[in-house]
Amino acid sequence: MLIGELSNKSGLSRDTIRFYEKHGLIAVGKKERRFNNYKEYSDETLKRLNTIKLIKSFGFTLNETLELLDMIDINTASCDNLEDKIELKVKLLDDKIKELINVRTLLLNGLKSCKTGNCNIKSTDNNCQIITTGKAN
Amino acid sequence: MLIGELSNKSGLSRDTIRFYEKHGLIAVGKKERRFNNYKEYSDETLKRLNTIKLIKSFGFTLNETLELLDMIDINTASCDNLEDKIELKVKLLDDKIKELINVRTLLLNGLKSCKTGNCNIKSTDNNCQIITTGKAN
DNA sequence: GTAAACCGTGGAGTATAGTCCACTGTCAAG
DNA sequence: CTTGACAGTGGACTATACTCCACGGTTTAC
Repeated sequence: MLIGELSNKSGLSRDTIRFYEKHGLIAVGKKERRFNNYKEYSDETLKRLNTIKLIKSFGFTLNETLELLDMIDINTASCDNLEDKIELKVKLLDDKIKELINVRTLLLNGLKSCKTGNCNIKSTDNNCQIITTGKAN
Repeated sequence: MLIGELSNKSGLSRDTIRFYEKHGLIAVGKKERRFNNYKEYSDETLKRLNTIKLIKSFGFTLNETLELLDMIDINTASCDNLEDKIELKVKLLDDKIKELINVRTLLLNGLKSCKTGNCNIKSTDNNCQIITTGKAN
């Protein structure tokens, strides 16, 4: 199939597909060209694009996705070999989640101080003291 | 003080300070130059850098930080005016946190399927079927 | 008097993941 | 035979937040 069809079937834009090609996530050999130089994509490529979408949905970056694809290609993407990568990813997610929850708490505490009058009470201007001084009064 | 001292006191690199200057987060008037064209930074600027660090630590982007600084400058960064911005930020954080937890669950479920043998049982190769087909067998 | 350490400016590069554009070639319909 | 919808390539641009570099001038120490 040509890139337009592949784009429709995969749900990825032509530009994205070409971007993935440029970065080695998918490949089109020189033999898979029509006489007019149009690229002929196989069902395998469509499958590969779906795999890429799946891996990306797990929060892996394109580089990590490329690594995983390489493992699949050389038939070493076994559960055992994936385990470490997955666990590392989960750890990173845990850290990120903790950090976001922390920031969320800080924001809400600041807002609460504002509302309960701990902010601005002794201020000569209108600005929230928490923002301008870093401290609730 | 010169930029080196400001850098030491603020904990921000010279490049970062200059970057902030370039983007209007801090300003040095033409009068605050020494005869040799070196910039003379005030304690106000140091305070401002600390404010920037504080706002950034709340998860605001530099653009948002710039907005908040502008509000402080025109004396309208009151608690009431900040409330909407803070609540919006908290909502965005909530969404992000939910998404990350969801991805985390997906990853761990995938791994679990692998380990309990739902993956690869009927496979003719070594690759994890969850990754290659998007489904646990 | 010269070398190190500092200051200034402008611009390029980093990572991420595309998106868009210009320019050109090809194919099918009317 | 020309118009529109495709196809190809290379390169620029987006956002974010710096970081680094080149090149030049200044100040300080020995």
